[in-house]
Amino acid sequence: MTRWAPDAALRLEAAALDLVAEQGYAATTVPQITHRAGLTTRTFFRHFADKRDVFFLRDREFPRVVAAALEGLPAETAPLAALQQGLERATSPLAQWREPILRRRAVIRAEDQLRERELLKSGHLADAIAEALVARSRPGTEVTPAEARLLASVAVLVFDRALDSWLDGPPLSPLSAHLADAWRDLAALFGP
Amino acid sequence: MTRWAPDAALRLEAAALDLVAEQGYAATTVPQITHRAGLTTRTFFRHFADKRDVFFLRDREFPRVVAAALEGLPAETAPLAALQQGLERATSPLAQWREPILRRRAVIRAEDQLRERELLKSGHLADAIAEALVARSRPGTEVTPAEARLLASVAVLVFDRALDSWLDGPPLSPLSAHLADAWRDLAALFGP
DNA sequence: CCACCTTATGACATTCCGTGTCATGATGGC
DNA sequence: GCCATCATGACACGGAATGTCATAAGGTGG
Repeated sequence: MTRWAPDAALRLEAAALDLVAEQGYAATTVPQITHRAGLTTRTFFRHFADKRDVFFLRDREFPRVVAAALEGLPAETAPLAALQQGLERATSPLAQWREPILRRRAVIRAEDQLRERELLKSGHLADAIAEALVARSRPGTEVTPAEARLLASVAVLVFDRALDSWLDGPPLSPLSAHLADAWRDLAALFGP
Repeated sequence: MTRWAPDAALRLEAAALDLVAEQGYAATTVPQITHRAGLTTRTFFRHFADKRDVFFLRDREFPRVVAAALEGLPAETAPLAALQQGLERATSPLAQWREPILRRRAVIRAEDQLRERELLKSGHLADAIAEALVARSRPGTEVTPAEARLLASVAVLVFDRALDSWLDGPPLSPLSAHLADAWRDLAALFGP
C-alpha cells in the first residue's frame, strides 16, 4: 500500500513516547519528535491532527472493531448481552499489548491535555457502539436511538473501568474477568 | 474584591459567544475576543487557561456545589440515594439558566475541541463526587474509593443524560423529572 | 495626606502549534 | 518508458500561549 517507509506514523509514535518519557509532555516539541523519527514537522501533521493525537494511534480502529464485533453477533442476542459479548471479543487481542498500553496510560494520566483527548476517544467509541446497536436492532430486540446511547455510555463506562483494573492488577489476569467484574459491580448498584 | 471592572471574565465570555455565533469557533481569534471586550490578548490568558476555556466559565464551581450538596446530606443516607438527592439539589438553580445553557451547548456540540473540554469537565465533576462520597463514608454506609469512583461515574452519566433530555424537551419541564427518568432508565437495564 | 503594598492590566518579545502551498522524488499502472 | 499518484520536503505565515517588565488603580498604615 504505502510506498516509502510504511511506518512513518509508528516511528513518530515511538519517538514521541521516548521523548515524553525523558522530558515530559510539555517540554517535548513536535520538531523534536520529527527530528528523532527522521521526518519533518510538516509530515507530522499529515499523520496526526495535532500534537496530542500521536499518543492515540492505536485507538483509531478500535471503534470499528467493537462495532464489527457487535454486528457479528446473532440477531436474537439481547442488547445488553450483545454488549457484554461484543466487548469481550473486541478486547481479547489487547492481552498481548498490556505493557505498551500501561506505559501509554502513564503518559496520558500525567497531562490533562491528553486526558481530555482520551475522553473524546471514549466518546467516539460510544458513538460507534450506539450506531451499531441501532443497526442490529430487530423486531423482538428493538433498540431506540435514545436507548442505544444509554447502553453505549454504560458499555464504555464498563470498558474503561475494566481496562483500568486490568492494568492495575497482576500481569496475567485476563481482561475478560475484569470486564465481568465491572458488569457485575454496576448491576449490583441497582439489583438487589 | 476586584478593583477595575470586576467582570472582565464575563465580558470575555460574552464577546466570545457572540463572535462564535457570528463566525464559528475556528474563525474566531483571541485578539478578536479581547478587542470586543476592551482588553488585551495577554489579559485573556490571565483569566482562561486557553482559548477553549472561555466557554466553560460557569462550570468552574459546579463540582464544589455538588460536593457540598453531598456532604450536606444526613450521614445515614445510602450512597446511591445521596447521589440522587445531591444531584437534584445541586442542579435546581439551573432552571433559570436554561436558555444560555442551550446556546452554549450548541457551540460546544459543533466543535470537537470544545466537546473534549466538556468531557474533561465532566471528569473533574466525577472526581469531586468520588471524593465527596469517600469523605461522607460512615460505618454502616461504607464506601471504598473504588466504589466511589464507580458511583461517581454513574452519577455523571445520569447527570449528562438528564441535562441533555432537559435541554431537548419542552422549556418548562423540570430538570428534576429528567434526572428521575435517567435514574429509572439506567436501573431498568439491570433490574427486572 | 503620603509612602507602600497589592493586584489587574498593558506592552513587548518569543516560542511553538498548525496550515496552505508548491516542489520533488519514489512508486505503480498502462 | 510515460504519466498519474502519493508521501514527503521546503518555505511561509497567522494564531496560540507564555515570560517579563512596566503601569495604573486601589487599599492600608502611618
